[in-house]
Amino acid sequence: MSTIRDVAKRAGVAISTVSAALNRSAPVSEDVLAKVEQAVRDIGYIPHGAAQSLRAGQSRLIGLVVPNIANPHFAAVAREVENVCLLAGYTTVVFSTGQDSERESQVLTMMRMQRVAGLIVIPTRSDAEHGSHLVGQIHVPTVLLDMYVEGLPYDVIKTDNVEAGRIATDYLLALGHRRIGIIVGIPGLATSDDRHAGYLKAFAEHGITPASDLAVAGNFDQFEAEAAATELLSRPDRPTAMIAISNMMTVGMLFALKALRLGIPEDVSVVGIDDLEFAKLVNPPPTVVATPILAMARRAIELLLTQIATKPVPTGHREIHQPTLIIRESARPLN
Amino acid sequence: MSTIRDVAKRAGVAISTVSAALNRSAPVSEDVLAKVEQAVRDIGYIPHGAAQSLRAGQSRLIGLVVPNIANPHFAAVAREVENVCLLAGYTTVVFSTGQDSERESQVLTMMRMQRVAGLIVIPTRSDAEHGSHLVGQIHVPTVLLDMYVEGLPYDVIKTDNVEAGRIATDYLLALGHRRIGIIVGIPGLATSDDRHAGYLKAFAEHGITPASDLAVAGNFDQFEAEAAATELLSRPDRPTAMIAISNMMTVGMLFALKALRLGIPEDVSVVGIDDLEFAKLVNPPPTVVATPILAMARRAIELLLTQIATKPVPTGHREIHQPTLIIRESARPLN
DNA sequence: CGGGTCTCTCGAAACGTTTCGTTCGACCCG
DNA sequence: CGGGTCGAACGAAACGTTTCGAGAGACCCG
Repeated sequence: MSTIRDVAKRAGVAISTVSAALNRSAPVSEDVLAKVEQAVRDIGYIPHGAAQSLRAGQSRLIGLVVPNIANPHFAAVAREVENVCLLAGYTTVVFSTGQDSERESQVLTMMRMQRVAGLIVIPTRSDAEHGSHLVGQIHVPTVLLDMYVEGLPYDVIKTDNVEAGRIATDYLLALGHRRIGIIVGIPGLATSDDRHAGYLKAFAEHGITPASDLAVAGNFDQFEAEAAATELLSRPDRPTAMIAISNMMTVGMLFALKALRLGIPEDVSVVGIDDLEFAKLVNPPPTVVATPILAMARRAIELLLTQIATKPVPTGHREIHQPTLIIRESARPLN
Repeated sequence: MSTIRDVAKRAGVAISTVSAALNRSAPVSEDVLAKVEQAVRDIGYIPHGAAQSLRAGQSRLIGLVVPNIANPHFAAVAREVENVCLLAGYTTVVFSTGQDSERESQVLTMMRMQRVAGLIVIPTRSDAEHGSHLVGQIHVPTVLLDMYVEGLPYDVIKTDNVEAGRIATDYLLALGHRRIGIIVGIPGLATSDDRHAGYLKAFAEHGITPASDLAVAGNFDQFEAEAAATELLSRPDRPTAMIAISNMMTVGMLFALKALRLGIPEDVSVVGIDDLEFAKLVNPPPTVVATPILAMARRAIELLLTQIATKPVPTGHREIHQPTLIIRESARPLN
């Protein structure tokens, strides 16, 4: 592999001149520029990223930390981030935490080792303790996506999760449902708690208090959600409607209903939170509360890049996007 | 950020001793080791990846180049690769080519700049010209996934694509179908051509030659496939059965049928190639020829890591995995 | 014609590692 | 007691950049 020294030799100029020419970081005469560019082409020179990073003190790497890259929701984020990064000359490095805060630590260590220029993180937990733990680990420009962690100085891009839960629940309440089961994610996690809070808020607005045993935990996992839904739907006083607060848990819930041979929406009305990619192929197409994930991802990476460019104090900028109800065919009025 | 020099100072030893202790690359006495480890913990030292890369001549980065990370098929690959990489102390960098060979070049340049230790690539094209172009760009251990490119020295892990096409087609032929439409991907691309060849082979085995206008191109894209399928299904002599040779094109085809209000399988029988993630939720659940993508991804990364470890001559090792027919409910006997 | 300014080019230092040859001391054995 | 061996620690060089101060001409103006 050729180095800048080879380019310099071939162009007949000094190394520093080549650097100046390539980076336009100092004035260089026309013909020297031409000679350098020719030499670069001749020997196929490609700068050594690691050397640049070493010298610069930071790399042109952007780290993306998501719960699970195989989840279409997060894969979409990755695609968006990657796209913008490429345009800006950054390279994306991706890691999944598997919702495991120990693995999250491990992953962040890798990111630190790479001296990433910035980080987009969807955290695994949202309590203050975990927050301070994160702050101890992250010293680069960072944007938190989807999830608010208490007392962190980073920018946050998120959905109004309370509203998402409220909208879903209100829709079912308006249809006359009262026994509405909800599959929450991981108690203590803001995304889960907020959406659950929205559920309770909608009930409160209708002057009702739902039975607390209508909420079961699905751990943001398809199969755990399926098990939880199965249990809930097997009770003698089965709910007339169900909400699942994440895409994978919605899938699990749908499988549970299918296995129990319960008709949607004849036997049970159903609303999911987060849209499903191929929702319209599902039978029946599920009504969901969708979050503008692509727009959020784009904002996150934009914000991150400007933050990197301007080296500001952490702003703690918070941006909250509104969810929207997409009515399809999985819910109907009670009787 | 602290350096190895700080660790050395705090532990009261030489820099080289710290390095030896941390990497176990030379004998170090018990108490020095303890002192070093304590110092590392005290100041929270994390090695500078770029410096290591510079010194070592290669990074601990593995590059993954896929058509589109947002496609669940490739996202699954990414998850698998990332997982194994983390265990082995490598970091994954991901890029999508968008099936665009110019963007592929751009992406490979980024990878080269990062001096990745190895590369897993799903190429955008498979002709020899493109092959030599690739070879000019790639000088690191590489495993080609899913796609064979003519005359390349890299290891290849792929599916028996001819067989995949043949199985799908044979299944429909056995059900009595004769007018079988096929949505191919990008003509000239091996994955597409091979699967199409399997289609023709199945017909040949039955002693039939299908009309050539039964094959339409969907460019591996959901929406183009939908358009192509719509056109094909709107003809007066509409096919009685359809095959789509990739997951996204299968989705597009299903949407086309839905929009045309054609019943599956009453009006048209359907088989896809590549399994759909939530296939069982789709109505009706589609019969598909599945490829063992996870196993292939795991083999690819394993192969790559051993190749990196042993610095061998390129073996040109080729590994072909067999597809399997998963019969669900989207096809039925003709009449 | 001399001094000052401006433009372009150059050389050297520094970024944080690992490696390799050297040194130092302890220990063993003749 | 002295020479040899061995283990452990050390120092310096090198990896490929960028940056910064300095030098060298060219040019202008008084």
